[in-house]
Amino acid sequence: MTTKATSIDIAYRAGVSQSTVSRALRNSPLVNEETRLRVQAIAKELNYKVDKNASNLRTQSSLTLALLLCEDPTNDDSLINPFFLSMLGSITRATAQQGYDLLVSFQQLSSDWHADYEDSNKADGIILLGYGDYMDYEEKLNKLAAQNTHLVIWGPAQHKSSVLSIGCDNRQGGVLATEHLLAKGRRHIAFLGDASSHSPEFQARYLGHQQALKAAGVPLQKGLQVDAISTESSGFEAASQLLAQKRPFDAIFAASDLIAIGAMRALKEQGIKVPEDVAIVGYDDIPVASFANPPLTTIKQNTKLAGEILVESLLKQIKGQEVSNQLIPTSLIERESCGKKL
Amino acid sequence: MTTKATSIDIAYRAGVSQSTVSRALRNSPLVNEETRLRVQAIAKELNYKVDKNASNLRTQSSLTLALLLCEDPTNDDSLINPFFLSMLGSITRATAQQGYDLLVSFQQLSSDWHADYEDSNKADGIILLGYGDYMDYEEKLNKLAAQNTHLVIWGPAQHKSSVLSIGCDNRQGGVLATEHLLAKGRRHIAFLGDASSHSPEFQARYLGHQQALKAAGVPLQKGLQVDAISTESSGFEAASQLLAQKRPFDAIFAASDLIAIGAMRALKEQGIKVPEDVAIVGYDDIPVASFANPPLTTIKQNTKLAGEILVESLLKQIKGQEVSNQLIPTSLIERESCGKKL
DNA sequence: CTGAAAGCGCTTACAG
DNA sequence: CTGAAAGCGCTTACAG
Repeated sequence: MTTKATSIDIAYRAGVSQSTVSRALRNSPLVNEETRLRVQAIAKELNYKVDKNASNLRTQSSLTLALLLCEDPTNDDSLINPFFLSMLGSITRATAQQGYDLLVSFQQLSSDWHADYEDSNKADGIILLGYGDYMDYEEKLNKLAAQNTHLVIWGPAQHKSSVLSIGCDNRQGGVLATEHLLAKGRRHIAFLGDASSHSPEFQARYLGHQQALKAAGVPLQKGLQVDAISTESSGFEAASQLLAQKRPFDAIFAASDLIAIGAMRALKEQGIKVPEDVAIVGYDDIPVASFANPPLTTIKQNTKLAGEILVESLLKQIKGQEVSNQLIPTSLIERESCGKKL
Repeated sequence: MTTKATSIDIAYRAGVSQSTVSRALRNSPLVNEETRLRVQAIAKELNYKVDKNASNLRTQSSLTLALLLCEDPTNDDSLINPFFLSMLGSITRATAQQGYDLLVSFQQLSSDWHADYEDSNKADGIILLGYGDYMDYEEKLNKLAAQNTHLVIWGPAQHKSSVLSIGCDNRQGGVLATEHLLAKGRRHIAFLGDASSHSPEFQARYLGHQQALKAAGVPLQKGLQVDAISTESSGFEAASQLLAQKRPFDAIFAASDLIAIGAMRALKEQGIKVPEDVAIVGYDDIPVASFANPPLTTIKQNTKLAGEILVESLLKQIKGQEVSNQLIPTSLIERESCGKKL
C-alpha cells in the first residue's frame, strides 16, 4: 500500500480501458458481465475506492448534505440542547440511509454561514436547525431561497417566508398537554415559557393551551403565564416568580422539559408536592424526563420521524420534485407527574 | 443567480487570466495588490466560492475530517449515549476551529467502515468513537494503521495496538471516586460495572478503585462487585442483585452515571436512603447527573479538552508530525449523593 | 460491448 | 507580476 490506486491502475491490470473500468464499477449494463466481474475483483484486491472529488467534480453533485446547527450565542458552554442532539442522531441516520454523507457544522447565528456549503459544492443541500427566534435571520433565509439554494429548516412554517419548513405541530402538542391536565381534574393551569412571537414554538404551544382551555369552557388566567427560556435555571426562576404571585394554581404546563425540571425543583424547595398539589407536563421528552422525580409526563416530538422527513424533503427538493411544508404530530407520554394513570 | 460563477467568469470580468484569479483569491504574494483587490471585489459581487471538489482534486487534500460513531448494535433505538453526544459537540467545534469540515457517520461495528472515507478522498483523516469492547475490531484497526490511514481512536491505549489513542485516565478517575467515598468515612464500597477485559474502560476504573482501597489499607471485597453495562436498567438490575446478596455495604461506585441512576432507583424502591445509608458516586457527568435526586457526585471527563486533543493529534498525524497516545485527567464533581461537603 | 477523447474547475510549476 | 498549459481522477457522449 504505497500510493492510492486509480482507475487507470485497474485498467492496466485488467487489460481494458479506463472507461470500461469506470463503467464496470458503476455496474453499467453496457459492460460485459465477465469483464465487470474481473474489474470488480481487481478493484477489491487493490482496495480501490472511487475518488469522490473527481467524480463529484465531473458529475457536479456531491451526495453530501450539510447540517447547520445554529446555536444560541448566549449559551457558549459546550452544552448542546439535548433535543437537538437527538435530532442530530436521527438526521445522521436518515442521511446515511439515503446514501448521502453528512457534513455537520455549528454556527453562530451571527456568522456568515449563508450558503458557504452549497456554494462551494461541498453539499447538495442544507438542513438548518436553529433556536427559537427565527425572525433574526428570516431575511437571510429568504435571500437564500431566492438564490435557489436547496434548503430546509426545522421549525414552524413562517407566514411570509418561502423557505421549506418541517416542524412539529406545537399547537397540537399544547392542546394535548392541557387536555391531559384538564382530564386530571386540574382547572388552574399555569404556563411557563415565553409566549411572544420571538419564540414561535413556545407561542404555538401556548396557543394550543388556550385552545384546549376554551374547548373545555375553562377561563384562561393570563396571570398564570410566566416567561422562561429553555433552561433548568430559567424554569426554576419562572416557577419561583409564579409562586411569589400567590395566585393559586394546581397544574403547570412547561414549554420544555428543562423548564419543567427547574420548576419541579422550585416547587420541592417550597414543600409543594408533585403531583398531589401541582401536576406538571413538560415538552420534548428529553432523556432526563424519565429520570426526573417524579418521572415527567411530557409531549414527545418524534425526532426519528422528523429527521427522516427533513432529509427526504430536502432530497426531493434537490431532485426538483414538489415539496411542501409539513407538520409532524406529537404525542403525550404519560408518566407520574400528573398523578395516577386514568 | 442563474448558474454558478467560476474563476473563468471572474477572469473575464477582471480582464486577467484565470491563473491570476486563482492566485488573487488565495492571497498569493505574487499578485499585484491592485489586481488582487479588483479580483476579490468581483468575486464577492458574483457570490463566487471556490469549488471544493476541483480544488481538493487538484491538491489531493480535503480539509475534512470524518467522525465515525460506532454504536452498540444492541441499542438500535435512536438513543445515543449522552457522553458521546457531548464528545460529538466538542469535536465539531474543535474541527471547525482548525478550519476543517466534519463528516459525521454512525456505523455498526460490524459494517465495513474501514477507510471508506479516507480511501475515497472524502476526508484526510478519521476519528473513531466506539463503545467498550475494542477487542472486536482491534484487528481491523491494526490493518488500517498498517495501511497508513490517518486515524485516531477515543479510548484507552491498547498494549499491542499501534493505533493512536486518546482517552481519559480511567484508573485515575477510579482512584478519585473511591478516595472520595473513603474520605466520607465509607468502608464497604460496592462497584457496579463489568470489570472484565471486554470493557477496558470499566476495568480500569475498577483497578483505580482497588488501588485507592489498597492505599488506604481497606480490604477489597470482591463480592461487592456486580457486572453492569452502561444503561439505567442494567444499573437497576445490578443494584437489586447487590441488595439480594445481603452483604452489607455503605457506598456504591458506579462505573457510569446511567448505572448510578438505575442503582439509585433500586435503592429508593427498597427504602434505602442516599446518601444517609448508602453514598454513591457515578462516572461521566452527563447532564442527567445534576438533575438526579439527590444530585449525583460523579467523575467528570473533560469532553471539551478531549475533543480538542483528538482533533489536534489527528491533524498532527496528517501533517507527518510526531504524535503519541494521551491520557486526559479526570476530576470529581461533588454534589449531594455522598452527603454534606467536607 | 469497448475505447479514445473531452471536460468538470481548480492549482501550480514553467516561462516570460 | 502575469499568462499559457498541464493535470488531479473521474464520467459520459461519441464513434465504432
